[in-house]
Amino acid sequence: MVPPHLSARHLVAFVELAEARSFTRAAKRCHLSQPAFSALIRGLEESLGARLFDRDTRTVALTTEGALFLDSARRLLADLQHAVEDLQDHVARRRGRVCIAVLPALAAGWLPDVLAEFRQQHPGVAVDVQDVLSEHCVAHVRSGRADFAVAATRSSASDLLTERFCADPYHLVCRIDHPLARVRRPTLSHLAGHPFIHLARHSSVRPPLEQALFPAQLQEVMALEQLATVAGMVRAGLGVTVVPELTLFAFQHPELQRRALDAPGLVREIFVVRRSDRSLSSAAQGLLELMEARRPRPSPTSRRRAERAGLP
Amino acid sequence: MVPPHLSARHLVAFVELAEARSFTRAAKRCHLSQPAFSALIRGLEESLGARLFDRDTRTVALTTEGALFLDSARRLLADLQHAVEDLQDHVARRRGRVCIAVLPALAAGWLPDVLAEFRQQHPGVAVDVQDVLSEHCVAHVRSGRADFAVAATRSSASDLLTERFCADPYHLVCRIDHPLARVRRPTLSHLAGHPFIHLARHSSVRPPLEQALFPAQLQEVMALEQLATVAGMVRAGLGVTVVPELTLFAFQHPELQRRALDAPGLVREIFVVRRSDRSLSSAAQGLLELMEARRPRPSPTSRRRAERAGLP
DNA sequence: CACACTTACGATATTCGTAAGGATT
DNA sequence: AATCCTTACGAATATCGTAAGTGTG
Repeated sequence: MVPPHLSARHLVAFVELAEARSFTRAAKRCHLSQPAFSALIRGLEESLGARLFDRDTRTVALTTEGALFLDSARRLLADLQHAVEDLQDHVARRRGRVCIAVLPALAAGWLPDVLAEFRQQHPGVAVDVQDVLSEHCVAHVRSGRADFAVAATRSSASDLLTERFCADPYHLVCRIDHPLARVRRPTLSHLAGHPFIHLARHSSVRPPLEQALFPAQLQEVMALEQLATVAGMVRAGLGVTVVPELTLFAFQHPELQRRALDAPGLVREIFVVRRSDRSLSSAAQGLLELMEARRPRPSPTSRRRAERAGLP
Repeated sequence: MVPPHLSARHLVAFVELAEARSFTRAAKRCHLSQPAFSALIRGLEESLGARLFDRDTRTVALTTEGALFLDSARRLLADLQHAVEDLQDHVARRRGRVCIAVLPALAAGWLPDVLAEFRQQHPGVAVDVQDVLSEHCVAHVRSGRADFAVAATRSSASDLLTERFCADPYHLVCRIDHPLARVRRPTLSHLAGHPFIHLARHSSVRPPLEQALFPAQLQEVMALEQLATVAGMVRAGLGVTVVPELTLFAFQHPELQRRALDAPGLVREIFVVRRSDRSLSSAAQGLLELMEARRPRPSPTSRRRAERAGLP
């Protein structure tokens, strides 16, 4: 149906010849010898089944049908160029869209600087962020609404690829005038008997805590959805709490004391989750690489304690 | 700028592979061996500078950028196909437009049957007819408003090509009860002394008459623009007239007598006029060929007299 | 005879199909 | 083991540039 042999070169040569009205000049503009150019045009005419030019030995002029095709050829070339440039813009990350799903704590505390850097590098790439709880992050990836997720859920499903991203060690938070505020190196056993403020059960903060705190007799005062609310309750003296380091941005308050917990087993792990059946777009790949380069590092104290625990 | 090597085949192969999601199946649909097809896709990816497919040994899937380009490729192929078909439709005379300029007499008497036949052969080709006087016919061709003209003017200008089309011998027309109606073989000298009705001076009927009638003492009654008016005047007995054979359709009336004039030098010649710097469109070429095949032939009487005059 | 397009022809590149290789289910 | 894509390689095909041919002003 469509002449398979027809190439962009044919169209370019045709337009050049129509404009130059001379095989010699058009051949030069196409960086071809004149006979090669002549053969090119002949090949085009044959594959189209139409004479496009009247060539006298002295003049070259479009036929009526050639003039008709000239418009088409110009339009086709412009469309082709547009399509190719659009594709290359996406590959080069000059344009595009990345959709990611990120835990609210990371989205608020760590992500903004990373995204600022990414947007500076690739101002044409739009970024959609779904700042939702871990399970929802994974659901977004699975349904295709997100290119990848940074979440605390490790999915064992075969349609998803899970890769460890970073560790998020826990910290104690209490009022600065609370008795625990003066403990230099608090452990889980220090928490016994103190009123404790939890995050909601479906938060990814809970599972590691649940496992580690089982032995300690906690006096649970309440469970809340939002970190800011927990911070407010602790500041009001209603209790203490234990939260992962990456949420500490919500507890930056002069009346609050934050200390790394000396509890080697108590770590929330953060994963990157993506679909196993499709590769990342160039822009998504770029964002993921930047995220990995800017991967959050645990505080020096937490790191030292983790190392010490790992040695023996 | 645009990858010159990119051909329609690449786009077809790309779309086929995107749909088949299998190199083997897509290769078959393109009538290629699977390795050749593989190389084709690789070449496309290289010339675009973008990976279009993720190929596992087990699955083939579009990359994000490939999915983007799929829309473009489909659109480009459809546009290309449309452009090529449009061109071929014009070449095959399934579509198009022919603009011709034809002397009013021929346009009314001879042309209709020719055009009816042409329209039956090529119902998709529109025909514009300018039925105007000879000089206007030529002007239309020169300005490009007509593809060619059938007129009585021979142009010597180098931008026009003039080719003899047919001869148009003159006939005497008078009332059936007029004395000349009984003359079997009227000549110019028979006209002397009879009131004569002329066509207007700018009509192409006049110049040959002017030359031939100089010796005869004509009693000119009036000069008119339209053949039908001349016919009316003759029928009313105001005079006789002499007109070319191709205008006789206007004198078909039971009260009018028509006789071929025995005046060998008195002939209006009809020409086909076209531009020398551009070729005819396929449709125009077709119409011209049909016209030449249906070229008007002088009546047997006129022909016999012309032959007899040509022998000695 | 000078200019411009076409044809001829040998050299170089591309593209093809067959056959072998490698990876995954 | 079967399937599917890639690599290897010799053969067929296309394309290129130089040089000669042809027709026109």
